[in-house]
Amino acid sequence: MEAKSAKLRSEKPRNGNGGEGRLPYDERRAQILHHAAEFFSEYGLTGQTRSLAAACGVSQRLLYRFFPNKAALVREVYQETIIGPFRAVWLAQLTDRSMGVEERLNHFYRDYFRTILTRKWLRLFLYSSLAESEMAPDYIAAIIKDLMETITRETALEQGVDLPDDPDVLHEIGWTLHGAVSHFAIRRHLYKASREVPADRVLAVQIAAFVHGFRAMVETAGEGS
Amino acid sequence: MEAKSAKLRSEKPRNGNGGEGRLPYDERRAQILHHAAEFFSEYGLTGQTRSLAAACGVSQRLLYRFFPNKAALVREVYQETIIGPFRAVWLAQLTDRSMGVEERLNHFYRDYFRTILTRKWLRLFLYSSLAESEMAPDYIAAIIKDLMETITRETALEQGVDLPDDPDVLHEIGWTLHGAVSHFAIRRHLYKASREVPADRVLAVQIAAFVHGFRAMVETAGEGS
DNA sequence: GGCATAAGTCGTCAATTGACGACTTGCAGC
DNA sequence: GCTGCAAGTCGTCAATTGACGACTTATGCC
Repeated sequence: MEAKSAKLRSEKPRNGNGGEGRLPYDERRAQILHHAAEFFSEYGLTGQTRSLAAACGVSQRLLYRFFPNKAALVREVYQETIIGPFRAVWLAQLTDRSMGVEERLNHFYRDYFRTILTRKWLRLFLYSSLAESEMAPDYIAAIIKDLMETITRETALEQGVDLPDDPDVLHEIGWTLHGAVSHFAIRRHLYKASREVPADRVLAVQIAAFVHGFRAMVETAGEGS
Repeated sequence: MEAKSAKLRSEKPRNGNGGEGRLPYDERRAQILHHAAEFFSEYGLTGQTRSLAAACGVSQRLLYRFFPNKAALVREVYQETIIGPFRAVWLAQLTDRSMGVEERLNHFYRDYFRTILTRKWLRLFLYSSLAESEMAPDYIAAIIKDLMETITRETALEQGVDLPDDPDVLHEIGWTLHGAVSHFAIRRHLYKASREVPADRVLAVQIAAFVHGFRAMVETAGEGS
């Protein structure tokens, strides 16, 4: 029965998938990873391999040529999409004392907001945090801790404020700003709210509260000791 | 073959379920809703009805005596667990001018943090936000808007600061504090971080930044107009 | 004590879903 | 032009999962 095969062929002008022909191993693998990041970010880590394959314009079976199982695929997406961008977090500009702290913070958070706190990153991060997959939070946690410490110390230095000894309190002071910014991103990308005021302006306001409320924060933090 | 039935009976001292006998309709329904809130909060809205039934100590079939399908059950859990507590949000104390704004904010956010921003509430809220089920965000959004406006106006009044006309900017100013607090709750309950410093102290620090950075925030917000 | 009725369970169905063996097809090198 | 191998698909399997018809059992009431 070649007829059926021939007929099928005639319906697909060139090949079975979306629009590009066969790809070498590495390219196809990269393309799948790219689509998978988008896909799992939107539909969650429980998204089905068949839908993902369809989104890639590829048969479901093909996924298993590149990844031993779904969990491995998800793990790699996480590494590439969540951990990957974090490597690029740049602390140097935060200690560049030729600028004032407020200006430095504005530069940094505009960058951070646009690079890291994207819809894709946030949704994927939240999905995996909720699933407690605990894929690699330590690496990110360590970087953020550094970040909180740098921001707090630089601000204290500029303002001649004595910081408390407890490093945890110090981190929480930094988190006041970082949390406000992160939640702003969650509002925008998850709840689809807080979209009227331009992002840069919102960030500037949040940074102003941090910088100009800094001394009061440190004093308040010291009261309970 | 009564024998088999009799033998089975002897293995379960009293009845087929966990430990309580048969319950009247309303009680059983309430009990299922209670377990379901816990269950979906932990395992997500895709959690399986069989596991839920097991957690309730009840057969899976019984769930369908109370709810036409899983979606309806989830919807009711959401109403009860997410929307329900929000009705109780108390704005009166925020306008009680016999106290200073900073003290009022401390009272309010201690309450809010403990009542609303629980692990159960947050996880459920995030799961449903991610799923875009859009179950009833408008109601909550409206209350929060009120809240942001009240907080901002009360602070401005106390400090004799002129607020900008744009109501969206006004809300964003309030969100600086509310976002910092919300993200603190997410860190605690979701990421299991930020647990070293007592919650009340962290809240006090965040409120201090808001109150003492308020004038600078408003000035920064007004610059771009 | 027996019976009506609500409370509760059993077993099963169809659809979904991750996984994979067996097959087909395009293309590079001769 | 043909052949060998990598790229890609088909069809299927077993487990899972929402849903539900048919049945069983406890309990209050006479």
